[in-house]
Order: sequence, then structure tokens, then C-alpha cells
Amino acid sequence: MSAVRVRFAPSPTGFFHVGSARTSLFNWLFARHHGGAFVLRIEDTDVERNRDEWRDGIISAMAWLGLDYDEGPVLQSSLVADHAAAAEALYDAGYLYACDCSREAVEARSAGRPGYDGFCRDRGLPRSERTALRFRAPDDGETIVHDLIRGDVTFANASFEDFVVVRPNGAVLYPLANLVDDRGAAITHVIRGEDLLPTAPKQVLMWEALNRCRGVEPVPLPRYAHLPMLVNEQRKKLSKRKDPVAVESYRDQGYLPDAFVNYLALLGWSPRGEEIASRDLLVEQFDLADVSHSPAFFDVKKLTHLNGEYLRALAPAAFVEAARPWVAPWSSDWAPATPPPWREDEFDPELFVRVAPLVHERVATLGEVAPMVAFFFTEVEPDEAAFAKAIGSDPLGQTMLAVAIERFAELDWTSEALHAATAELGSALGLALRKAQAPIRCAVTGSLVGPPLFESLEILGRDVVLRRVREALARA
RNA sequence: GCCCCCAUCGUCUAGCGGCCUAGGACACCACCCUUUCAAGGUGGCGGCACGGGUUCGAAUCCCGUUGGGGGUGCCA
Repeated sequence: MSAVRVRFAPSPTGFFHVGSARTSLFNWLFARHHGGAFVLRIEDTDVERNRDEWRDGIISAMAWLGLDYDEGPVLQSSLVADHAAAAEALYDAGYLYACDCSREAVEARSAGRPGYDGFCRDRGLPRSERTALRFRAPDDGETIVHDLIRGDVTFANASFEDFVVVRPNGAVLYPLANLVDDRGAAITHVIRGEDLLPTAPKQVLMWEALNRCRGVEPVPLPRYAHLPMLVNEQRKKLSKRKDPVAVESYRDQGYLPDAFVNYLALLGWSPRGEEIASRDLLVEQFDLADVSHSPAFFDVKKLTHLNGEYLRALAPAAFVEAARPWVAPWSSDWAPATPPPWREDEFDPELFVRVAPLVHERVATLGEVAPMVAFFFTEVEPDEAAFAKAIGSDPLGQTMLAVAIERFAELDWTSEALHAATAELGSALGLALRKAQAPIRCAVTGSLVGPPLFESLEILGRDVVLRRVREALARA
């Protein structure tokens, strides 16, 4: 048995899509599991829709996800001569014929029904810059696609129209170009989305036709595996325009690549035992035969939960390092779109190391870190509703602040002492600790929710705390 | 219209003829823990689309129905 060779062949026509990432991951897992080769080929032949930045986005997103390839990136645009040669061979062997029908003419003849009627099939039109080349699809028999996930899928050849393979300008279209490149790269397994299943039999037909052409080296057909679609809550194929599918945006929000990969692996497949599985485990257990047949909903909530698990599993120092782009983008080689709510000169890395453990288990994404610790580094605008509730409209809250100012002024400045003092002050006012701490929290952090209060006060220091409490009281 | 694929809790899935009174995870709800919020713990809600077969026995096999999706470009 020859060595496994798979490829991921995206077209750079938009942001790198989570569906593409999943396809890429499954190819990668399959290659790594079998010790085969993973090839990245960028199908950049649609000049009107391709952009270099999209191409770079694919490459950087794959690097971020840790999906390394053994060959490439190969640009399909560099292989057009091979496509043309293959088309030529097919034409010479009579598999292709020239057609000058306009789309309007085809539609007019078909009376509203989609499809080409084979009008030019036997007209013997000479090739010109006005003729496309169509594939002469067999009228009878059937073509079977042997799919590793779905089994044999049978198509009646009569159901295929004579589809266009080469445009009048000589450009070879996807079904042929893609297959020629797979032949050239000696691809053994084509693992791709289910949306390509209907074109698979056409490719099988052309692949076999090519094998029968004079002067063409026969190549065995690859095995196919069509992965179930990734869908949105409406159960429709994920849309680049309507759904949050850009892998880059997940990186930006602070999802960890390992968590993202782990989640993607759970869509249409599952490891034995625990859902949370290392890459090595995924590679070890991955098998196309176990891939699900039905579409999967991309559930951000579950992704987020998984990311929280991965984040919490990080050692404190690793968490600090992972958060760096979000808290100190200026000292990071990559930065998210949203900068932290403080200036570079306000940020103190040492202080962040002390503060990080307080928020570590409270965030599910790294993007949540900076807003949660902002009050340590800069003056934050108090949340209006919170201020009104805990201080503005609450005389007891104001009293609490007033007595806290006196008490905190001369206190052993430790979280324990702060804790005890607040509890004591509160009970003197008939307030449970949960109520007593609220105005202080609001005055100092600007919010009613956040990291543990007394630890935060200790780290912040007496001067800052007293100043903020006085300011809040003055504002009330 | 035609071709193709699919069908287990709301979601992702385990299940590949008896181990299923259908298991887990996310979400949701309740309680516990608790200085807020999380995290954590305990418990709960909730599913084999339907109808026929096959079989001693069906979530598992077959057929049909219904429902959903994909394709039907001189895009990829």
C-alpha cells in the first residue's frame, strides 16, 4: 500500500472559514495518523475573487492552529500549464467538444429548467476564442463514488449534463483543474466538504477519461471522504456573510488554538472517552470511518466552555504569557484588534502577574482579561446602573463608604484585615457581607462584579483605594 | 423540477441486534459552596421523526413516508 498523501485546497476568496479549518484539521489528522504527507494547495485561479491578503490569512490561520503541512503552499496558478495539457489530451481523445451557446440560449431552450441540452455535442464546431469546451458525459451507465465515510454513492450518468470544463479564454475550471493537481501531487485521499459530493462523479469520470488518453500516465483514483457540513442555527451551510465564521476573529477574541482544534475535532467526530483530548490523542484515534454522516452546528457556547477549560488548565505563568497580546500588545508580536483600556505607561507587568490569578478562572476567553483588570491600571468610568444601585440611591451604601474611609485609613493592609473590617462595619449597619462589600467594590472597581474584592484592595494599595472611595462618595 | 446526502435530548455526540429503564458533554433549571462574579459539587429537565417489515429480540438491518440539507455557474 502506497503512502498516504492528502491535501487541503482552499480558495483565497474570503476570511479563513471555520468550515475550512475543520476540513483542514481532518486532513491533517488523517495524514498524521497514517504518517502520510499533508499538502497545502491554494486554488487561486479565480482572479476576480482572489486576494493576496486572503491567501496570507489562510497561511497564518493554519500556523496559528498548528496545522503544519509537508508540502506547499503550492499556488494553483503556477500549475495552469498542466491543466491546459490535460484539457488538450481530453479534447484530442474526443472527451471534450466546443460549444458556443450563450447562457441565454441554453436557458431559452431548457424552458426554465436548469441544465444544458447537448446542443453543440455533435455540431463539430471548431474551437475558437468564442467557444467553451464541454465534457461529453456518458448517456448511460452509472458512476460510483467510493466514499470512506458514506460508502458507495451511485449516480446515473444520464443525470449529468455536458458540463463546461474550459472557458472560451482557455481557463480550466475547478472540477478538472482540481483533479489534475491531485494527480500531479499523487494525492491518495480527497477529504473535503459534502458540498463537493455532487461534483465527485464528474471528477471520477474525467479522471478515468484522462487515464485512457494517449500520452497520459494513468493514475489510480483517490479514495474520497466527504465530511458533513458545518451549519448555523438555521441548519444552513455556514455563510461567510451572515455567520461568525472567520477563524481570525476567534483568535482575536482570545480562543486558544488547542481549544479551537479540540472543538473542531468534535464536530462530526469524537474521541473515545473524554471530549477534552490532546492533539496526540486526536491523531492517535482519528479514523475517517468514525466520522458522522450528518451536519453539525457550530456552537460557540460549547467552544467557549472548552476554551475556559483549557485556560484554567494553564499554569499561572503560562496564563500570564498567553494573555500578553491582550494586556500588553506593544510587547507582543501579534495584537488583537481591540487594545487594552490603558496606556502603555500605565501598565505594570509585575502588577499583572499578581493580578492574573484573581481572574484566571473567571474568564473563558483571553479577551475578557483586560476589561476585568482595568481598574488596577487606570481610572475606569463607573458603571452607571451599578453606581446608582449600590451608592447613588442607597444611603446605607454611602454610610458604608464613609465608615470604611475612617477604618481603612489605619488598618493592617492585608486582604484578611480588609475582609474582617468590612464584615464588622457591615454588621454594625445591619448589612450582610455581600451587601456591605458592594458599595466598596463599586467605588473602587467601577462595577458590582469582578475579581475577589479584598485581594484586589490589598494589591491596589491604601492610597488608591481611599482616594477612589472618597471620590465615589463625593459623586453620590 | 432533477440529482445526491442526512435523520438519537435544544446543541455536539456514544450506541454499530440483546450489556439501553438509551450514556456523556454544552446549554438550561434547582440546591450547595461563597465577599460579587466565575469556578467547583450535587440533583433535575430533556431524545431514538413516523409507518411498515426482518428477527425470539431493533436506536441499531431493509423498505416507504415525512422532514432537513447540499448540488444543479463559462465560482471554487
